[in-house]
Amino acid sequence: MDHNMLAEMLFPHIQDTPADIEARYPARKLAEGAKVTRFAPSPTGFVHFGGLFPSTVAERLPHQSGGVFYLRIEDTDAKREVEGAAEGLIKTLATYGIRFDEGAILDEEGKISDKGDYGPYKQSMRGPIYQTYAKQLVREGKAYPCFTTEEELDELQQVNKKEEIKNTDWQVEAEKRREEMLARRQFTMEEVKAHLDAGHPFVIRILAEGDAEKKVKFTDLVKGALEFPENDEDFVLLKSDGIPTYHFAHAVDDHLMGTTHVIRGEEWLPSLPKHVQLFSYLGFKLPKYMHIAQIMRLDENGNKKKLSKRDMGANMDDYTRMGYSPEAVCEYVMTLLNSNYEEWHAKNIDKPYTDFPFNIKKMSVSGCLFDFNKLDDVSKNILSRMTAEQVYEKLVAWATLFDPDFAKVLTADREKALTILSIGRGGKKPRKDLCTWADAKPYMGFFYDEYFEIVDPYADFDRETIALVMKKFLETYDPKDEMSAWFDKIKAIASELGFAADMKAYKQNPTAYRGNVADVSSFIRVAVTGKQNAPDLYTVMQILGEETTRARVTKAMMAL
RNA sequence: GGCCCGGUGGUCAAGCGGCUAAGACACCGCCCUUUCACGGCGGUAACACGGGUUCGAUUCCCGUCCGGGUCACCA
Repeated sequence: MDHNMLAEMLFPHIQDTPADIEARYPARKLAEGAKVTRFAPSPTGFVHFGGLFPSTVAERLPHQSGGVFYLRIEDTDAKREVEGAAEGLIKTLATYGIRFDEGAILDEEGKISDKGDYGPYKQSMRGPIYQTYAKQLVREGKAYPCFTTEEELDELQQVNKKEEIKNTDWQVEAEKRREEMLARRQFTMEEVKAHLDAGHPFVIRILAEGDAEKKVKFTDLVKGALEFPENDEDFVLLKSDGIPTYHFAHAVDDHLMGTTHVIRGEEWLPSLPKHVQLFSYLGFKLPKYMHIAQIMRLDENGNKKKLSKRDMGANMDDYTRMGYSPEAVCEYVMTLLNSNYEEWHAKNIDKPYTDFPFNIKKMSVSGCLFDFNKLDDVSKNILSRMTAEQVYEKLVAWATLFDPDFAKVLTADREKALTILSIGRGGKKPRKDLCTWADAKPYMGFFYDEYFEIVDPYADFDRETIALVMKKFLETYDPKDEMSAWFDKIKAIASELGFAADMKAYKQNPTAYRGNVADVSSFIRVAVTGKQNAPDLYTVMQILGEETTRARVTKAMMAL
């Protein structure tokens, strides 16, 4: 077999040699220790939580080491490509602080264009490059054409049809298929020529010389020492449309683009032997690998499952819609990524998470469950530490998109909104009322007549007493009172009507009273805020002003 | 089924041969308190199982079990 001639027959249009290409992709000039990573999505949908996870790592590492973080679009499967998906991915990533130095990024007009010297960064644009290397492998007898059609393959592969897995004798089937495929390595020039002349499509397969009985040793930066059987599968390098499979594109691109660390989900672990073999065939230096544990969710049987699209909480845009601020999501991701993040954060409370020295060694080896409780806690803390202005701006931005009416109310009187949002804010122990922006309206809506309504019932007392409390309140209420004077008046009303003004006294002998001052307060609170629970009533009244306060109490009293 | 990865409380997790097995979230209780929120204090709750190795295993080795992933001209 003349491999040179075979290569020419298969790739007559490729005249470059690998050396020509190498010359166009010189090694990057970076400082010692600088890491080069990439995020390489296929444009088939939105970013989901499982994708944000590794991409956060991929962003941190180079940006912490003076390296380069680039975006490569793996659009090698035209069938699955979704219009506009790539643009969407980039935008979503950007809101979560994932920004690229290089690659297929958005220009001013919001269109994808290349930035950097190692492009093109869309794999569909790199056909000739892959073909050059494929041709070289054919020339060296390390790859060969395969004319077996997809239909024929389907028949051989019945084993892999998911539903039949349990009923099929895998061992036998797999062996049969393997022999069948191995037989197709044998061909003559004449046969190839006949196929080519007839215009039959072909794929290029690697000629795998691995021995599954032997093991390849390997060290993953997060998983540690690993051992796999050598690859003995003639996997496809180039599809019949001349576009590479993931495996081949990974080897060629990460080599040419100078990736130092390949960061990807652990579902790639099983194909590692293929990649090791490929890099070796191609004479490329193997990059360092980091296989990141997957985020899991609980299925209906209580078992963990890989979090995938469609799952609740998968689509990052859902978090935006739910009103989670990106900072909260990022911080939550950090707590999952590095177990010592929280400890660091406690000591560096005002520093952004980007100041945290991310450490590969601290990464978890096993997959974790997505925990909304934890996210909520992180989120509350972040929101509670923001200034009223920050909260206002972000809240308005969110409401403008998802609750325009509320946005109008908020912007109609900025000062009022700021005053409300300032309640219990600042200082060492701020209130934590807000977890998402969507919590704002239920929390503060009652301050606005547009949203005010009595939603909680009055305590279980006779209506006359409640009305009497309100009447007396109206008689004594003076907005100029200091807080203590104001509350003394409430206490006085309580005593007058047989309620305990002093909680300690009440607790010692509850039967001696009709109730206590807390009950009395709650009558007024419900009248003024519509709710049993609200921030400090005195403060609320100060914000509402005398007129509104009196109007609400009067109305409530009349309604009883 | 083969191959691979993993297995400390409900969740995230410290631990890296000797500890009463941290901490955070959640949950429960108490305190503070006119409600809520905040805060303080306390509590329930874990090394999957069985063999080794060792003076001593959560930690090292093997097996079992359980969970996950993967076995395409998808990535």
